[in-house]
Amino acid sequence: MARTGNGAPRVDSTLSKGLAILETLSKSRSGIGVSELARQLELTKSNTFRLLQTLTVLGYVNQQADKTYRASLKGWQIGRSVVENLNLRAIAAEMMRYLANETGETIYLAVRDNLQVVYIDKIESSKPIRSWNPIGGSAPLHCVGTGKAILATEYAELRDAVGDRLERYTDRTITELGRLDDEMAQTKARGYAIDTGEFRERVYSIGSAILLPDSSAAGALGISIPDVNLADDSIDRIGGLVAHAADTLTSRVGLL
Amino acid sequence: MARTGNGAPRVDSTLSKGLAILETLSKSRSGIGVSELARQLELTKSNTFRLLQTLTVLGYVNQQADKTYRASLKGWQIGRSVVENLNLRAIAAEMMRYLANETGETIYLAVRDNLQVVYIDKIESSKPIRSWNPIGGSAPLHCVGTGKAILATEYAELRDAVGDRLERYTDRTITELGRLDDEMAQTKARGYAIDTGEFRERVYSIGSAILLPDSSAAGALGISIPDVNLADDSIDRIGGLVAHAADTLTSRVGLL
DNA sequence: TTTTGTTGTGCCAATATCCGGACCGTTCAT
DNA sequence: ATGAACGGTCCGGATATTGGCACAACAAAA
Repeated sequence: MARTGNGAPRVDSTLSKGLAILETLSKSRSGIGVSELARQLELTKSNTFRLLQTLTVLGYVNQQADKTYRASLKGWQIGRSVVENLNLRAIAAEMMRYLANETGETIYLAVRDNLQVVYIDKIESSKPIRSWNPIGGSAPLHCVGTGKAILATEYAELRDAVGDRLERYTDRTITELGRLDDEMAQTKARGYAIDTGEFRERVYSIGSAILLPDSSAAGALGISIPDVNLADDSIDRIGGLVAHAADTLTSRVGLL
Repeated sequence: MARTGNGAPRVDSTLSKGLAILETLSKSRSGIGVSELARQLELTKSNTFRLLQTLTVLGYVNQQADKTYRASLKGWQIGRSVVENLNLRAIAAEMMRYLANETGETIYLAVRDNLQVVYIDKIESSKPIRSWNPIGGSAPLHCVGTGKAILATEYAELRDAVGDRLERYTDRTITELGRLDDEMAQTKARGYAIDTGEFRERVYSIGSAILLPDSSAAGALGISIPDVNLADDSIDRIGGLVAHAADTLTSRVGLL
């Protein structure tokens, strides 16, 4: 059938600018003043000022004593209710604990957001070398364990979208669609995905998807391991553990 | 209609509506369709549709297979960085100074990191005996004042995790889960936590949690006192001071 | 089948809305 | 003093945003 996409999607500039401001403010530790903000976002001062006014009235932004602006906790509350409505975290907590005890490595819980994974929970490694990847951080689907696991389960829908943009991060990153096809097939068969340092140099990761009843991916469990901690046969063993944990969660999600 | 004259703050309606949509979506567990959304917010269907389009392009909203819309995790990521950049140190500085003046003892500001507290700021005691515990240092949750205060407010989530590993540091350390349960209940009721030398021999500490609007702990204020400095009734008095200071900070964080 | 509701989505003229540049009052260095 | 940078204000005019309308797809009733 003919796609409906004839014209470029229309974007409200006001809304777009307003959100850009909010985003910028949220990333700044101290407040930012009107002029500074206008410069950073390449907007006029008046425009910026009016948008800030609006955001202030709506409670998303507060003005401090020194006249600079800061993001308020309202944005945070909104974000919080987003994840609350996917209570994956609560469901996965026990299994993550289990994996952490069993392996001592860093455990991640990730969900897909467009063509990325976003980490919504983690348990730090107990071993001296830790891989730093904060909650709220994100990574490309085609590189990391959790991402590849999710990608594999939804490859039919995502292949085309992801195929254009196989960005390289290390010399092991898969950047050819053909190779990705193979890899996804193997991943599906194996039940878990392996990343051999394809996003961060010398950091391996393994992931397995948590499925919803319609077999789409709700998210993925993952484990991240510095290559120095890896014995030869570790991957099989750990992969099995991760896959088992994810399967358990899948069935648990099923009875919601 | 609304007056737009004398110094009344000007509010961009587009931005306002867009954020309202985002807010509404974030609160819904399943997705919401265009018409439904338009009805709830008393907007035109076309207007709603266009705003949804922009939100989608900007990545704040995703459209699902059944055509309904859901808030994406982008909003959550923003909120996340708000709290991360929430400069507790700056906010707490004044109160810490106050406690230091009032008591002359060492004052700590701590946040939770997994099953530990990490000290992110302190004011040294003015008295000759000082307890050395550097900024950046850490202590187990179940032993020290700040840790126990935080643990008490998030006990439901943390009990199991901490229960396995009640490591002993002194002969007063709580190592039985049952006793910890009681202690946490008391702590909650009292409003502040007491450590009677459970981490370092002969070093008492008192802590009280600073809360975010959802009642999770952003961190804790604490005070550390060598037992030789302690009069009989000191704990009550100091506990009250610390709890009051922490409460003040809680409300101050609330209006961010 | 036809009818009668829903949906989500595209289009367009009209105008309310938002934009930008000039402008003001302060606060700093110089 | 002087000038530059700041936050904040104002206002006329361009245009981006709006709301009504149309339409396809679908579902349920007739």
